[in-house]
Amino acid sequence: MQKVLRLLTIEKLIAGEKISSQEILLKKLRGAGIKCTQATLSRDLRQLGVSRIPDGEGSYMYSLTGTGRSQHERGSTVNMLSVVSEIVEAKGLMVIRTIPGHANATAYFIDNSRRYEIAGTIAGDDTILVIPRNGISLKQVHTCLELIIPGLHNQIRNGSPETRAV
Amino acid sequence: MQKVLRLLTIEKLIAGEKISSQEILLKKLRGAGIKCTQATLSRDLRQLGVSRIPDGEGSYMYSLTGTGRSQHERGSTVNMLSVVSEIVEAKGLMVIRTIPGHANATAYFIDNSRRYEIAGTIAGDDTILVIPRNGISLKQVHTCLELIIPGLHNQIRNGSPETRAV
DNA sequence: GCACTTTCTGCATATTTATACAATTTTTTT
DNA sequence: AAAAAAATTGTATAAATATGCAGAAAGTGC
Repeated sequence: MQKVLRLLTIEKLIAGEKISSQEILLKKLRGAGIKCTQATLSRDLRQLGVSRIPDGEGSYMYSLTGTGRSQHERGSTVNMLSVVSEIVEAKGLMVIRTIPGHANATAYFIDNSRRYEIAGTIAGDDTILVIPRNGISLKQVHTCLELIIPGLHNQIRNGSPETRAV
Repeated sequence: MQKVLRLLTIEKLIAGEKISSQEILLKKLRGAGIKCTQATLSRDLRQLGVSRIPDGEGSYMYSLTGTGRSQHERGSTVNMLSVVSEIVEAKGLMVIRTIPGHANATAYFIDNSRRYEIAGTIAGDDTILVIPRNGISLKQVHTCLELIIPGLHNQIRNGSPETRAV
C-alpha cells in the first residue's frame, strides 16, 4: 500500500516539474512524507516506464513518456481512472483526455490490453486518439474501454455515453 | 563530418534494434567502421535527444522519442522492417504498430519519403497513424508503403479479422 | 493463530553514464 | 597562411543508476 502511494507521488512529481536525478526525486519524496532509498526509486522508475531524457538545454529530466508497460499489471486501474478527464467521439474515432502528462501511460495501458476492437492508440501529452478497427462501432469501443478500465463511464461526466456506430 | 556520419549511424542503429547500453552501441558502431569512446557517445546521445527507457520487459533500451528531433535523413529500410510489427487498416486510415519507442523514427522515415499519397503521419510511442490524401485508396497507400519499405508486406501478417496480436 | 509463498526493500556494490580538463582538430578571421 | 576562436575528442574520474542478495513485510490458505 505504501508502494502504490509512492508510485503515484512519483508520477505526480515528475509530471509537475523538471527532476534531473533520482537523488533529487528522493528529496522531493521525503518532503512529501515518503521515505525510501535510491535503489527502490530505480526499481519504481523502471516499473513506471519513466525515463531520463535530455531536456534540450544541456541537462536531463525524467519523463513519463516511456513504455510504462507495468501500469497494466495489478490493480492500477484505480490509478488510470483518476487521470482520465473526458471521452469524446470524433470522426469515428475516440479521443480520451487525461490530466497533463498522463496520456502516454494511459494509452499504453489500453494498448496492452490487446483488445481486438482497438487498432491502436496514439498519445500526446494529455490526449489519446483511440483508433477502432474496421467494422467496430464506437459503442463497442466504449464497452471495450469499460472492460479495460472498469468504472470509466461513471468516472466521466462529460463523455457521451450514448454512442452509435459510424 | 566524421561526427555527422556517426550521429546518423547512431540514429540508424537505435531505430533498428534494441540497444541497451552505450557499450553495446559502441561495439555496433565499431562494426560499422566507426570508432569512438563511450564519452563521445554520451555526448552524442544527449545531442540527439536519445534517451534510455525501460523496455517493459525488465530491461532498458535506447529510444529516439526524446526531445531532440534531429533532422537527419532516412534510416535503412532493413532496420525499419525489423521494428514494424503490424499494419492495420481502420476508418480509411492506416495504423502501423512498431516495437516500443520506435514509432517516431519510423514515421519520420515515412514522412521523409515525401510520397504524394501520404498526407502525413502522427506517431506516438509504438503506433503510427498514416493519413492518406483525399482520393487515395488504402490499397494505394499499401503499395506506397511497400515502395518506401520494401518487403514490408511479407514481414507483416496483415490486420485481417483473424489476426491476433503477438 | 501458524506455515508458506510472494512481494518489497535496504545495503553494498557493480554497472552505466556524464563531465572536467587538456589536447587536438576544424573553422573563422585577419 | 598564420593567428585566433570554436568545436570535437579521449582520458580519467565523478556522478548516477541498476542489481544480487538477504532480510522484512505483506499476502494466502489452512
